[in-house]
Amino acid sequence: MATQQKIKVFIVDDHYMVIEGIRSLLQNEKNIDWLGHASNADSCIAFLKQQLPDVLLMDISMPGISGIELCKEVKEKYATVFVLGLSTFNQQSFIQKMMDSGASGYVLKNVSQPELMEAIETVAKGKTFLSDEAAAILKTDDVAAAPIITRREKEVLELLANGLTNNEIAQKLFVSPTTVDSHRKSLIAKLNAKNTPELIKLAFVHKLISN
Amino acid sequence: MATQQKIKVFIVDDHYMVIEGIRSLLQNEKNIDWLGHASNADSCIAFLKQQLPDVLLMDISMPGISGIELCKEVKEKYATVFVLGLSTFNQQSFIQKMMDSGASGYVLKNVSQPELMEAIETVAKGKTFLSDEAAAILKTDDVAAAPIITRREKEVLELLANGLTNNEIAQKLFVSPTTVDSHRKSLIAKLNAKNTPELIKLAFVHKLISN
DNA sequence: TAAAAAATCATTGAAAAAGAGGAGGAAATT
DNA sequence: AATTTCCTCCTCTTTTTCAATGATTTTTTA
Repeated sequence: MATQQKIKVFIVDDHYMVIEGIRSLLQNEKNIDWLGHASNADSCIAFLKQQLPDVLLMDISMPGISGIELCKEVKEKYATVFVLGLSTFNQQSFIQKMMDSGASGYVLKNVSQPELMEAIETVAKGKTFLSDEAAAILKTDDVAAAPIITRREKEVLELLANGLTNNEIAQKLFVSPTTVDSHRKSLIAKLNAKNTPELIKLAFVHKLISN
Repeated sequence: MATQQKIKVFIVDDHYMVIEGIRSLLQNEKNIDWLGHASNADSCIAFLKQQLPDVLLMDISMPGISGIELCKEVKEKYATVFVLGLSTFNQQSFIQKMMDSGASGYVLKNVSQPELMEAIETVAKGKTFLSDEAAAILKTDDVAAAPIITRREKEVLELLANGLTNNEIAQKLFVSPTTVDSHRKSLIAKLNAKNTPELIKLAFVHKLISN
């Protein structure tokens, strides 16, 4: 019966050629009911108010609302819609966030036709599908989980990244320079860095600071 | 006559769905002669030995040889082939490098069908085509242009980011610590940083280091 | 090939950070 | 209520960086 029932598929992606590409990959699949596409989060949400797909293919990097936020919103409102993340990036943090936001799967945009079909069918059953690359990345990189830093530490971290010295940060935060120093030291310890420059690098790697 | 002669198009991209998407966008164009595709630089080079397209659509971020290097190579060997860069990224550094490598144009992967056709036709005539976004980025961002650092400076920068001190870097590179120090100083000067931690931050901002 | 840029090395003194250790009070969590 | 975590502050020594110049040799580029 599951094989008789067509899988309703909708896609959100701001890249026309990706939409076209997927449509092309799926057009001859009798098992697929192509509902259409949206090119941004808003029109996706608008569409969902009218009709619910079984599987929602979603680009994680879109202008405006990111795929991660959209995924979260969709899963809150429509728990029956299974989200399959779609991305060029095979970065552990992205994949992790997407899965944490309730996605049922994640495939890279270089998937082959059979793999895409497998992903859609798996996800439609409520199971989880991760492309080989994505799964490998999730495994290898979860050792280097982002450390938890405190509010104060984050403040200090950002000021350090902006080139302020302990003393300057102390003045700015109205605390003793030694206090700032101990915050920096605990940051160095938490991120397992050798010194401040490496701390800044690791902070970027762990996305603790961005710009 | 130019309108009579079909434009021979070939594409290199490691994303199947992008290839499919572009094929789909171009399949009804009578003006286009679709030669086929390659999914990596090597097979692209192999193809060019047999047949030369007028326009070569090229993803800039491919595994192995990057689009930038491939573009350079193609233009050296086959100057008559016009390269149209294709990317998800609208970063000034990428666009700049692609154009510097001899590309005739650059479009983002969210191009519409008409814009893509315009790009291909423009490039086929030997002219330059930049998508609106790409052109805008090239203009706006050249103020905050990424500083040019030397090979040696990059080496030092990366080791600094990994928490090595001047002395440790000196040992690793078999030079004097003062040499390393002067490289670091010139990096600090070039990136306009106050100290090493800020240098690392700015290096990330300018994409001089990534991980 | 001439000029410019990069890579190399050096001195010196002041400033800053790393490393190690301890410690008390406030706030949040269990 | 008890415990853990956070924020705060301290001392002391060693190591590293910063700043300001100057200079030689190699490499690249015009």
